[in-house]
Amino acid sequence: MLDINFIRNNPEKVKQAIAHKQENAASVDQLLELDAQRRSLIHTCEQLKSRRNEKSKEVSELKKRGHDASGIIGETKKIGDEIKSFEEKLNGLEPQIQNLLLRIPNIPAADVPIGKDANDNVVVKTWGQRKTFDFTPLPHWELGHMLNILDLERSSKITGSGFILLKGPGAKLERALFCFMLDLHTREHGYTELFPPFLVNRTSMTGTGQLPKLEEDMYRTSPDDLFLVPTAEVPVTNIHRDEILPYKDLPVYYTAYTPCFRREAGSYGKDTRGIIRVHQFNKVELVKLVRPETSYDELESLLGNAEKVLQLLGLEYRVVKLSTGDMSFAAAKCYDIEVWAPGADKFLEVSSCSNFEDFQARRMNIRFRDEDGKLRFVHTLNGSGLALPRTVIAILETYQNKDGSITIPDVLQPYMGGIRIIARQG
RNA sequence: GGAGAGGUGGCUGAGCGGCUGAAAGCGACGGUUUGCUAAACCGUUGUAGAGACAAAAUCUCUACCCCGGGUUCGAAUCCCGGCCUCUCCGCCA
Repeated sequence: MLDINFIRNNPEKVKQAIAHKQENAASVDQLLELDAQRRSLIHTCEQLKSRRNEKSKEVSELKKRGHDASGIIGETKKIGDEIKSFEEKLNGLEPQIQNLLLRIPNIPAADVPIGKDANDNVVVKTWGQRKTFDFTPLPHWELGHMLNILDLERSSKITGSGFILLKGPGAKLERALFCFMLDLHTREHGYTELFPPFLVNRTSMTGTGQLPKLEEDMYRTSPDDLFLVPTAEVPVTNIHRDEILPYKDLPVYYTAYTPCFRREAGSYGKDTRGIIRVHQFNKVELVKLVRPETSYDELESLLGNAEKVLQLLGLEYRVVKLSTGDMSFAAAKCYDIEVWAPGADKFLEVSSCSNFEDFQARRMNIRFRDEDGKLRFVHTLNGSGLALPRTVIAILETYQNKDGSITIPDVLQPYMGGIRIIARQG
């Protein structure tokens, strides 16, 4: 959420941001019009209330001295009725304004490339060497099926398409990966490990910006109106909602493993093969709450923390700076990390590292007291570190051998209980 | 799921229709004293919104004692609904 004051003073900047982000956002003009109405109503209301307070005091004085106050009481009652009618108008207006405000996207940072969509993203880094094979590398869905570690037929039976059943060493690989990632981020990168709830309420979903815009894409439970988390970002960032953090506590670094649930409404028919796009997947998330002055440096180090996972796994990847058109609603700046999948023959997004500046913090009312004792909003950041299925894809496809077996990368071996190679069973 | 108790400022905790933005204590900050530390003493110590000012400083007003409604000239205080916390009982991984 942007500061209404900022919108008032910079309507053109906001409109430009909406255009650059290709957002179907709320109308700035309509918002400002309602905002003006609101302020004028508040003004009248407060003047009336001031009058009422004075009169009430008079009543009190009169009564104390044993005089009759019925005249003033009648008068004051009338003021009260007036106030009520203005307040009703105000109460009608405020949710409308709030709703519009929640539908205005964040402003892209100055160094974000302006563009229409993913085609205008800029590759800022590549890492690792393209693996060469003396045979044709297979896609992960064939490897998984052959090795009997990925059973998509049965998971469809259990739930439906887009859900995964991992078996034996496949399941162990999944567990090894998120354990490895959590250990890396807590031991080497200074993050505090958390294990948050997997269901969150509507307020939390609104705080991080999934609602109201993306309700279609979320799994919602009835009758409790709770949502399955689409990312650990939601429960973790909301930990400090409505809190004032001491200056000395910043920056705060959290990491958490959670499953993530996404309906992927609107992307039917995309990435249908294998486990590139699924409704439930595991992810280790990195979240930071920081001082505003440091947030762009913190974004770079967060990105580095996520990259480290791929470097240690020895997987080729590239870092892409997203253009305005491809960036999410709440982000001011965002890097994607894409890992190379030789079997699928393409780069797959495994992490999205974003700085939201104070956009989420304002929604969630997360503040800190700076050195001068003034209250300010923190800046929030997050990034995957990393999303698991696509990392698994890259591992299977990169480390496949001619006979279809998979060599486990060195850093994962301690987590694999002695398994060095996943080979065909029986 | 059943029964009860309760939610007040950074914290503890009083108030239970007007004199209360809220006692007292603790903490924090500033000062005096002190060779330093401690102690003692004095002072300060909420947030948000609207308006005034070109703007900052500042000033005025309004609101906020979990949230939302109601009663009343007037609500932290009374009534109703919700949320949350705690205790006891039942059930259960």
